[in-house]
Amino acid sequence: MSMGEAEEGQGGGMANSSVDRIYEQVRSMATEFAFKPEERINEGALASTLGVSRTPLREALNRLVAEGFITFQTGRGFFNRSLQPRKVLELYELRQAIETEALRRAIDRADDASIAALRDFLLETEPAYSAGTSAKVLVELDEAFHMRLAELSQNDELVHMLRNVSERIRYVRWIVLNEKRGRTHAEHIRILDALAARNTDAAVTALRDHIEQHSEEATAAVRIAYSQLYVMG
Amino acid sequence: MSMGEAEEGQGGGMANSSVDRIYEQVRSMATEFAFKPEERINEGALASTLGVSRTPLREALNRLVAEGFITFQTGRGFFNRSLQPRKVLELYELRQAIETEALRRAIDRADDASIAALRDFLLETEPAYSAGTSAKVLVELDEAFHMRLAELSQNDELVHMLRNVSERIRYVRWIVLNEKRGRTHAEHIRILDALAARNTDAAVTALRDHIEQHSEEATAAVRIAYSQLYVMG
DNA sequence: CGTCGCCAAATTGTATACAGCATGTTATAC
DNA sequence: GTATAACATGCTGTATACAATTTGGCGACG
Repeated sequence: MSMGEAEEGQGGGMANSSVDRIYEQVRSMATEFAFKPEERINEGALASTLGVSRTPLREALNRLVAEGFITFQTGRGFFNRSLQPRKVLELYELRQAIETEALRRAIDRADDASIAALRDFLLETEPAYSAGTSAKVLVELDEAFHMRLAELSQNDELVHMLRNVSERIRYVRWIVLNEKRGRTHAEHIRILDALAARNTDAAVTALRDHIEQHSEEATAAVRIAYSQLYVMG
Repeated sequence: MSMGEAEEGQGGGMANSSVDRIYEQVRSMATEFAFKPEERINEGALASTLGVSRTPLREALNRLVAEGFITFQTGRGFFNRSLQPRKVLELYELRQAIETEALRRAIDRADDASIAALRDFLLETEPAYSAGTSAKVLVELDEAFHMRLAELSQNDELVHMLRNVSERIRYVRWIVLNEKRGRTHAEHIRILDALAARNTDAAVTALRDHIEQHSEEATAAVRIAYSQLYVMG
């Protein structure tokens, strides 16, 4: 059946079981809405596409249900999550909760060197924000900044949760961020300055406003998302 | 409006399939540390104990991994999560993030009647806090208050996440809350008063302090937890 | 003593089989 | 032409089988 592929090597977070591989692949598909919103996922078809049986596929799908990427109805199967303005706004609020808390902790715990390193990252990547960079790369940079900021909290639970939320709103962010290029970077700088000055109120307010502004565009973005998915897709 | 009644989704208490039943059972076991911290979970043994085959059991276990109740290592199987002071503190911080955000939203969105209803709930259950109630019931009441408070945010993601975090720290809360009987109730009242007055700063500060105080006891509680699990258990 | 290697038993990883619902279709009655 | 009932089909839910891997023990050897 499966011929042994000799690639393993414990170290760096590689996972070589079927379930892990499948899990990553399907999560990507769900993130990019390769399945349309609320579309039913046919286990048999997907399994053979991915070259595995239904057993490991269903295990991966169950993980994704628990993480909010897809939904499940007994007897009917798995469906891609919906894409509704209300749900997106809820996720933006959750993101606000996590990021502002992480920032508070970062102000207490991050050392100056780590903060400086993040500033360097921001300065190095600034050109990409103004030039004609693709939306995909833009979101990657934006996410990287927010993840690294959250990591300064030294709280793995907050980081893990933020990663989850970020992926679930990534599709919308591709649209929102496209408009806001210049501003985004300036706001990131402002947040980091307040953090470096250990000014809790200024930092939290700046971050809160930053996310809030983007979330206000989310509703409009959802509409664009639908047209991309159904017209152009 | 009878909504959400005929659905089978994860929200309600109804669970039709094997996986759902098993999932609930194993989640309870993991919550109460029926498996010791970091203990390996033997699929075959657990499956026959629960009267099902390994297939639906593994699906349930995969959900629990994604929710943080247990962990997984390829080739070695599933393990109960660890119980370390550091991890518990991280969860308390996550809880703070979620609850304070929910409270902010509640101040904007909850109507007076809903707030009054929650106050009634608090007043009705006050006797239980002073009398010689069991720790288990005490935590139930405490969790119920915090969940209902979060629901006033009208944000299902926040509510869902809080439910997850609450279950993961429930075991420690059984210990922490046992000491703090009287104070807990008084602090709940204070939070609710500030909410009713739509005073964001006072409400958020009161809630933040409330959780912070409990989290400070978490470290000591973990030590007690271990002695309960290994000596008395 | 310690540790290295090898074999046996236990355990996990995945495929497959099949029973039981769910869904869609056709036939029939009004 | 609409509605309903019976049927056919496809899909999901779970058990089981077996391959692949890990684990634990035991004896040989340094």
